[in-house]
Amino acid sequence: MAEFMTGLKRTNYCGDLRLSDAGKEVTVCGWVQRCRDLGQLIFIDLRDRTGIVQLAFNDKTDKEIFDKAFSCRSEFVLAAKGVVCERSSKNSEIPTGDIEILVNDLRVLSKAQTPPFEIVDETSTNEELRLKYRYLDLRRRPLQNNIMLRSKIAKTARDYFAENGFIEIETPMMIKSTPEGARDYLVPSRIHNGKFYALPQSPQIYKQLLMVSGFDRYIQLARCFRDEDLRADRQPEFTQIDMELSFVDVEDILEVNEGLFKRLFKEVLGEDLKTPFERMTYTEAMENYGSDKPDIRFDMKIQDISDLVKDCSFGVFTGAIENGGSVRAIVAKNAAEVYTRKEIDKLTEYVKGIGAKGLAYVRWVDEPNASFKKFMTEDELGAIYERLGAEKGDVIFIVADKTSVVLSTLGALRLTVAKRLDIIPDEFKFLWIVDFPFFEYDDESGEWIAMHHPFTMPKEDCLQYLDTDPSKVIAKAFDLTLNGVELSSGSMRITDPELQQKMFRALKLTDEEIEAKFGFLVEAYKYGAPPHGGMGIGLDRIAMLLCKADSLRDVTAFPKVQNASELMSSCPAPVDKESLDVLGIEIKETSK
RNA sequence: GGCCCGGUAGUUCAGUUGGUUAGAACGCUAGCCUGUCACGCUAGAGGUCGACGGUUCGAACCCGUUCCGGGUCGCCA
Repeated sequence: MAEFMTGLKRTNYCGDLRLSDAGKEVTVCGWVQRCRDLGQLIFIDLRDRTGIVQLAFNDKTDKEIFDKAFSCRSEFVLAAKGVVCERSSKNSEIPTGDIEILVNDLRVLSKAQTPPFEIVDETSTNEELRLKYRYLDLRRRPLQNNIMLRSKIAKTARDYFAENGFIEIETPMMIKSTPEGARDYLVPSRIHNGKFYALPQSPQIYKQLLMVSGFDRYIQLARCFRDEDLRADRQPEFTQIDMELSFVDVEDILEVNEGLFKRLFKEVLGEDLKTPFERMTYTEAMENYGSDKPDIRFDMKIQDISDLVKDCSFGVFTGAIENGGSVRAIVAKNAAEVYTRKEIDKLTEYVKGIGAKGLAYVRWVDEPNASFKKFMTEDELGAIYERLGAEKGDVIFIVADKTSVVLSTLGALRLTVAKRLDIIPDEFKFLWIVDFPFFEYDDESGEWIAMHHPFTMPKEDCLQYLDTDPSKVIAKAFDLTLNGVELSSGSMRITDPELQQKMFRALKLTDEEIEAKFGFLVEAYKYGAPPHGGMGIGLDRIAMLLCKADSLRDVTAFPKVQNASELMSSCPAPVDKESLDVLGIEIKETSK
């Protein structure tokens, strides 16, 4: 039978006790980390979320309490009252190592089965098992620290925005499905048979309406949902620090958010963050880094060598150029030893897997050895090395193809190579990506489609191109990236109903579609709307980066795995026929 | 949906060319031990080799299918 806390009340957390507490009578509560039974002497390490304190039981301990201590096992839950004493032999490894508690009252509040894995800081237990017993994994200090750090980020963000005049407003979780972009999670309605709510992918439309209502500055820590495939940095449900401001332009939004990150770094990490952040246009980012979220902690920029090879006899290069593509390269400094022929072959396989047709290279050990040297003159080769600034010890990687493929391939290769060479410094590099194009060309349909949601404001001086040359239209849209991770996305919104109509037409939406999807929003903007814009910042991703974690799972209390299920509760799960009948839903078996 | 990686005691792993009773460490159980702190010493228990099928005299090992987990591409306005 478990015992009760009757007559005891916790006075201190385990990890807080120090030598200055010596002589005090305290009561601590927690889980048994480890027992050390030396015969006539027993030590128990008691753990709570603040740390560990040693309980001591010796010949002066009451026999009954000593026997109780003897029966304790790992993960039992105890309450212990006793006197804080200076240790005869101290442990410099832990903050409470100078003291121990000589116990005079002990309650076993709960016994515990042997856990399926040991609750220790450093574990090699595979994640699948830990996720199945997530409540045990969450006892481990690294995860507890991550979750507490995340809480501090959320609290700091709330404080910061409140102090800057923002109003926290909750928007609905059950909303109308607008099947644009990501897939919605649908919620069937019992009252309206055959109709569905959707869970929000973001509070986008509602926060814009709040601006129309005059709330002026809005903030919400908003739960968002997307029914898409997962990644290490992508969960189907996530939290956004969502904000919107009125009577502002792009600069004001960037500034207020730089202030947020400055504050976060100060309060959460105790670091001074330099603002303003660097900025780069979308075009620069793509040209130099092959990515709209470049990691600028290291250089290795992509360089165009099309003009140097356009007349060579290597068909792969000239063919790409003739088809309107290009030939571009990155130089991996001092990589010739790491990238042996065999390693380069592996990279070739890798780039084929992401869309490139192949990988040309120059491996410069003693002499530059180009995979394509028989197609080129010495002069042509020399010009390439000079342009790229390549030297002995370097490896050059070259891709020739459609320019979009060249850039995305070299962008991915740049990251892979840098990680392999271990040349990425351990620091935080924020970067604003600005001047996104409004449209992107879709190869499949052969049409220009919106790169952002259809309420994004184009730059004033590009409005003339809306009907004539979509490729020239720049959006008032911006992303914030940190170390190659997209942290947030934002834009100014269209408030002019006429312009909005024009945008919808440019996107080839019919009047019926507009009315069905966004009718209420279009209507709202007819009643007087302030200029406004805002952004949503991925709270989970910030937490991941500040914790230096590799996956969102490490900063989410109860995460989903790659197939979007949750291993602990086995969700999603089937429901019984009655529940479906009430909703008028019948399950159609899909073939696998 | 494509590609790559993984699955052997509770846990982390080893397991030779397919060959007798599948091993180690940690954990667990019991005993001894008065200053440990990853305590130490002694003994013990513990296995559907992810699942199914095939090849073989014989399969943890070879082949096929499948399930589960991870990474990634597609996807994520």
